[in-house]
Amino acid sequence: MTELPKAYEPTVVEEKWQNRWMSEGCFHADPQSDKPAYSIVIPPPNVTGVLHMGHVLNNTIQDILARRARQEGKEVLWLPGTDHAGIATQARVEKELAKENPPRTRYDVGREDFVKMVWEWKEKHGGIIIKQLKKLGCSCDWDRERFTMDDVFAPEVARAFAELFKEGLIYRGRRMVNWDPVLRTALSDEEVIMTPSKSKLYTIRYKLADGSGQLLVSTTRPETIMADVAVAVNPKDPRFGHLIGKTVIRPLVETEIPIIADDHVEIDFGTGALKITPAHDRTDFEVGMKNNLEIIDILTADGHINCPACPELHGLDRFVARDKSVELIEAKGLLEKVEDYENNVGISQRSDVPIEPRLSMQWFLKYPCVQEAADAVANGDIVFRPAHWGKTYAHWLEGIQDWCISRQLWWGHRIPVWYRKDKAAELQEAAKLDEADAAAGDIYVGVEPPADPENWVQDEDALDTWFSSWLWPFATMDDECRAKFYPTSDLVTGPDIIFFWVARMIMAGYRFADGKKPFSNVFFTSIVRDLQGRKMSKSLGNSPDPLDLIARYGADGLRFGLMRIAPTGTDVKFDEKQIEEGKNFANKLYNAARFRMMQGETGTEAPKFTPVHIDILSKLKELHATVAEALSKYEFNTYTQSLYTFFWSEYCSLFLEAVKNDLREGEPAVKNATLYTIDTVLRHYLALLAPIMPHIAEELWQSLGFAARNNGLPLMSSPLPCADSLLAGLSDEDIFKARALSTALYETANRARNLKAEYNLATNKKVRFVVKPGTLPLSDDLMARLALLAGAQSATMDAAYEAPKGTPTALTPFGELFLPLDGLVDVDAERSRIGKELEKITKEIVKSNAKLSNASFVDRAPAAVVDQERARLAEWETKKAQLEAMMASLS
RNA sequence: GCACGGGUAGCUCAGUGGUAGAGCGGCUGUCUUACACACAGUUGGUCAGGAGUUCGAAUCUCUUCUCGUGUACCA
Repeated sequence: MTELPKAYEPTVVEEKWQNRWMSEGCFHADPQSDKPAYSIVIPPPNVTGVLHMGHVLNNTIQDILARRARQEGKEVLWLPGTDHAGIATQARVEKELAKENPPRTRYDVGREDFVKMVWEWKEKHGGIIIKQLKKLGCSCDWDRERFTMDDVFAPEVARAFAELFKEGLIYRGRRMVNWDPVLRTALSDEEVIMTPSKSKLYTIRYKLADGSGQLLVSTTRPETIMADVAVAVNPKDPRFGHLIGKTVIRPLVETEIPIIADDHVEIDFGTGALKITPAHDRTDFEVGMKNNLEIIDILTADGHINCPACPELHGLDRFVARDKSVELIEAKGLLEKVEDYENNVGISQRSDVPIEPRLSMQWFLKYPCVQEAADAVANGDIVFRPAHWGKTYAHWLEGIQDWCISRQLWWGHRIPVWYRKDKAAELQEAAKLDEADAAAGDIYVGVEPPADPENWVQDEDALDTWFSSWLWPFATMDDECRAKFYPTSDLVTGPDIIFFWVARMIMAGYRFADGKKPFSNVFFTSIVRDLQGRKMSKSLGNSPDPLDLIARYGADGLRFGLMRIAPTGTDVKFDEKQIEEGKNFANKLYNAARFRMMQGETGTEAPKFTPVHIDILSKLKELHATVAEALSKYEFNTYTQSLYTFFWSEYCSLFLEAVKNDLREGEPAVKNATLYTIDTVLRHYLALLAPIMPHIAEELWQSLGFAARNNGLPLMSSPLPCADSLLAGLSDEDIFKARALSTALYETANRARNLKAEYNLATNKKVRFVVKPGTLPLSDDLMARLALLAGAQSATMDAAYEAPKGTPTALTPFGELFLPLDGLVDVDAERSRIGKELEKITKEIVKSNAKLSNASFVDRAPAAVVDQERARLAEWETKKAQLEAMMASLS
């Protein structure tokens, strides 16, 4: 007998197999293979990132898909890598600089040296997450790991830029953008989060220049009054028609500004008059352009007031200046009122501060292939799961705006545009630059720097990180790889990046990869929340550390526990209890295998199968089908749940408990059948389990000797055992009969246990049962198993049994079941028990009768349903008669 | 405002027209020779409220409430 510890210890086992798989190249994808291809590209985590629960969910799903595809005989590429994450990574290194003594900024270091420092940081600390993904057991082809700024990827980014520029889709212009005053860079619309905020609405008196009165103007931003160039009213507003064309005095840095008419002003809102500040508001900018108004910019890049004409405010932070400006206005007696007000403020996703609408010179992209991208999802060429994300996607594409792709950062892909040195200053200020300027030879756009670099100056800006990520599915592959594995099969990602990444990848795919879609299916995962339903975040401290969870529960336990509760289509509330269950399940598996190992080899006699053997093998066959269907429909919780129920309930609690005696004292032929069945179930089951719990499946596969029987092939590299071979020699009728008998056995055993419990007999109390058989063909085999399952000394058939008065009994599928207690029954307690049961049954009978006497039910419901109801009623009535007889026998 | 997704047992979730389910938790027993990370039993639900369709509704329709997400915005 093998001596093994009683509890499963995942840590050592998991690391062992991760190393073995990698050293044996099990994850390697061969582009030369004849097998059909299956491919996934990982959503590249930030190179600064550490593993969080979202990654665990996401990558476990990908791993399940990849491992299952390998078992199905496909050549699998799961391509890993990391994203350079411009802002996050640059900020990370800037933080290090700030910690120095004396503290430094990137400007102190200079661009070239700073970028060098970031690379050094990346080499040293970056990519921790890759190691963490390995600990989770991810079967990525690690030899193909890519980085969005590596030598293979970076040129593709520049090439994409150059092509789109040439096509006229990329241009440079001075436009209103979302400006982050902390990071001092432009951001895309997607990086701005509109957040309801409590603020104040100030109503201010703008005096008419001719002294004939005043105009009340409401604003939330009094600190920008110095930049007002007009006040606008709606031309249809009867209150103000006569004022249009007059002028008012701007309350700060006093000067006359015109009252203009513009449809944009809502008559009903506030006072009906709107101050126009083109430099600091998007819609005001448009109004300004329409009316040819001046643009007065009074904010610096880092959000301070730049207005020497107003010395009280000049140099102040924008929020300090807000309060101060109100004081100034109040001092002038121009403040009408202040009200609490809730409005939406755009907050920078990156730095968490309110963004500033700011006029600046940036690069923009008109998205390519928008129509193809929209059609692909609409017509099912690319399938979204859950499908409702298609609506969100379509809606975004409909209202799509040009993408601001330039960032005032140093870490990232520098914009591959060079200006002719002698005209550089002039070109930098040009209102618009596009392919015409390149044709004229004034600017150069290309993957390689110009041949005579001394005559050129490169653009200072870097590209938005997503401008590289959108190329990920194909730019990560070389030609050979692409020929085999592109388009990829599945993409697994969170719905939070549907616009940032998914939509843009689809467009890039059609534009750059021979018009081919980048993937066929997109599976949007749930978002992992805490038990209060809050998103997990560092600042809330509600995000458990997956590595800690792995240390305590094992990677398999974590994977299984999380997948079991991850619903499709909604968010998942994370509960550590679930992970504990995953670990417990691993322990259950381990012990079930250990049990097998204690039994020794199968003998040579021809196995003799009994109903319970056939039953479990048939359920195993069903499990094959359930798993296949669940995975093909991406229903991972169904997959996980069916694995759990089969093993714990069907196999361990029912089957194993029913056959234990075969192993101890059964006749050799039955013992062989049992050992054969156990081995078959375990072998198939471990293969079905392997995609989600790869480590323990592999470990048990080895220790149970399945690998040895298969030329030492690890489970990882073995094809899925064929379900058709199960029960090959048996007819459907044989199987049906065996299952019916087994079901009856298990149900009878339950009743028997209930009886024992009702009479307060301990589970292990060795009682005897007598069965007065009904219609089922019972056998000694079944009776022996019943005794074992019910924890009884014996269970015997006796058609002529005369139960002593008051003998506990129950109606079972086997017939009448008696538990002779030799006069130990408390008659009163028994009577009350039976009374309660009778009450319950009578209610059911009344309900059932009512239903069956309803003519419309009998006429219109399907016959099968009506028959079912009749059978049910008959059963209740038999039981009732029996209970009444028992009751009578008690008195 | 508009759109989408939820609301089922104390908790986390299954369940898309035919007797309301699982796991955990609670409560009772049991260290029964694979597993106390276990076993056996048991307790928990007007399926958010209302109306409708139907012989029959957790399930389909409408509506209200409520939570969440996305999106558009007027200072």
